[in-house]
Amino acid sequence: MSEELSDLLKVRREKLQNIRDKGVNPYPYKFTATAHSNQVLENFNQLAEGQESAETVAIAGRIMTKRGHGKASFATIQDEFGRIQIYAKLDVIGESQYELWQNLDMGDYIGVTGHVFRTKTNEITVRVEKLEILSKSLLPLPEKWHGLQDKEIRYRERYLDLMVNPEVKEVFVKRSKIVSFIRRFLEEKGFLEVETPVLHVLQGGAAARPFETFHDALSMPLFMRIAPELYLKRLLVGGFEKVFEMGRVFRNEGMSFKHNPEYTMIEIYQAYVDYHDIMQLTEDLIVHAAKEVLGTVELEFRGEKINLTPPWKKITLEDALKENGIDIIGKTDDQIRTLGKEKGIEGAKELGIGKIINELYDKFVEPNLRQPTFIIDHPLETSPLAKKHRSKAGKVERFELIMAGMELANAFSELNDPIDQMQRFQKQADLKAAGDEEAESMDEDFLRALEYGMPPAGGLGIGIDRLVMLLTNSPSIRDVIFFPHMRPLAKTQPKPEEMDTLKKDQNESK
RNA sequence: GCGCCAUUAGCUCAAUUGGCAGAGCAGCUGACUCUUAAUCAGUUGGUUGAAGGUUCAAGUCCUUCAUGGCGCACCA
Repeated sequence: MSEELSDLLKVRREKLQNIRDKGVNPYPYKFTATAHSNQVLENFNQLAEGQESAETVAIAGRIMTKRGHGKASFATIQDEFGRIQIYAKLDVIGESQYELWQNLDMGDYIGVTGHVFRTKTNEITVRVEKLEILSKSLLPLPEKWHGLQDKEIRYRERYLDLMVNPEVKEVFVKRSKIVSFIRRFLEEKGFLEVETPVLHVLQGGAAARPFETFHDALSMPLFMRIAPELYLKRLLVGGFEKVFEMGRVFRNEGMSFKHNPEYTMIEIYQAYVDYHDIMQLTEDLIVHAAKEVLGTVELEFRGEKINLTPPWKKITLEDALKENGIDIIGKTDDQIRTLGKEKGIEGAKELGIGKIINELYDKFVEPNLRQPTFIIDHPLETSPLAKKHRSKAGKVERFELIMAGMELANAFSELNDPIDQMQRFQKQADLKAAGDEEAESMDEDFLRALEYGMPPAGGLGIGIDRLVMLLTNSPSIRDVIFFPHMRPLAKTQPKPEEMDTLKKDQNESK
């Protein structure tokens, strides 16, 4: 394979040498452009055919197509904002520069300076009067018409995907705008963006299996965070009233179109409000984000129409179950256990009653929720950080936001009764002892913080990647993450020597 | 983790019942000073994902493995 490839590679390397032989540096240090492709197209749109701009422009970009005509040539160059045609003519640039031109390939970066004109076929074009190579490309680009289709290469070599598939860039530009909008929206409401540890000593803030790592100097295991929740609540204890953190969390679980091992979550905490207020905030934030970035609240996702027009449906988890043919209202624990078994919930005998209800919900309700819906008032047992419901026994004040069958957000009236919290942790500890890998750790320092007193508060977590999926009609989470996790290819794995060196370091520190 | 499908030239794809592994783009050579999937003429390029097996003969059938996609399971 490398034998054959070397044919294509050899030619490019020969051209590189040709350029050097002419005394030209194929990798120079800078180029000062006066405009981007889109600006040139706009600014000179009024030029008539054959007419030429009074001033010259300087633009830089990557050569994407090249059409030679002997002593003249057309090419298209691409910059961050689009493509523009350029025209190089022997008469104009002279023999030496035209020789350089002939050593250029698709993929090379160049800078060109010249007047702008409109061709006979009506295209705004930059006449090359001065040509500079800015970077020689040594690898061939994918096919110019079909582009790059292979999903594996698109994910592994995202840089290539971005080069040749313009719609990919659009998705990530939108992602950036959504993230930026969320920050602005919250800051305007007086929220403060904060940062808390990513390396955790304890597992907490959510039900998930963590990644484990090791601190050599302290000689202790650490966990990559599964949620920032417990640190953000400590900030409420410290006196901040409105905080948020947007950042990466890590969960050691399966991968799918809606799961990546590391993903971006925003958590928002506000003192003196309850989960009803947070529901309103969630709705406002997402509706405004859609309007800002898409200009509409009517989405299409995976071929399905999703309408974000408020107000969104609110329904208790029990009522939602009932709507889907599973009536647990007024039933005893034993009756629910039997129902779970009938409905094919595995281990319905041993599982806690809350867990069974959750599984029934996951299986029979969530997939059917297509339009934005707040599912509220979950069982206490599976919500160890949420405050008990003010009027419903055995429930907490919690909501999950579901769209297109996907959980997008999770929130509660935050539990601030330290004694209740301690008892909930104790129950989690029992579950952990019984083998539940997702159960939370007893966090003594967090309990001490609560004992000093945390104001009543509402808290919210939103999965940013999933929100971006919905707002950009991206069918997979991998389409909204630049470099989604992939199994490494053999040649990209760490070398054995490297691993040996790392292990040696670890042993010496012990 | 389980099931189904895919893997052929740098890229996009063909190859009939198991019977000589092909095309377009890209590349190279030549022609061409307003083309735009430029055009025209010629031309290079293959361990068919890897390893075994069946067969006179394997891209094609069988086994194992690798990577990916899509479902399911688990989760957010």
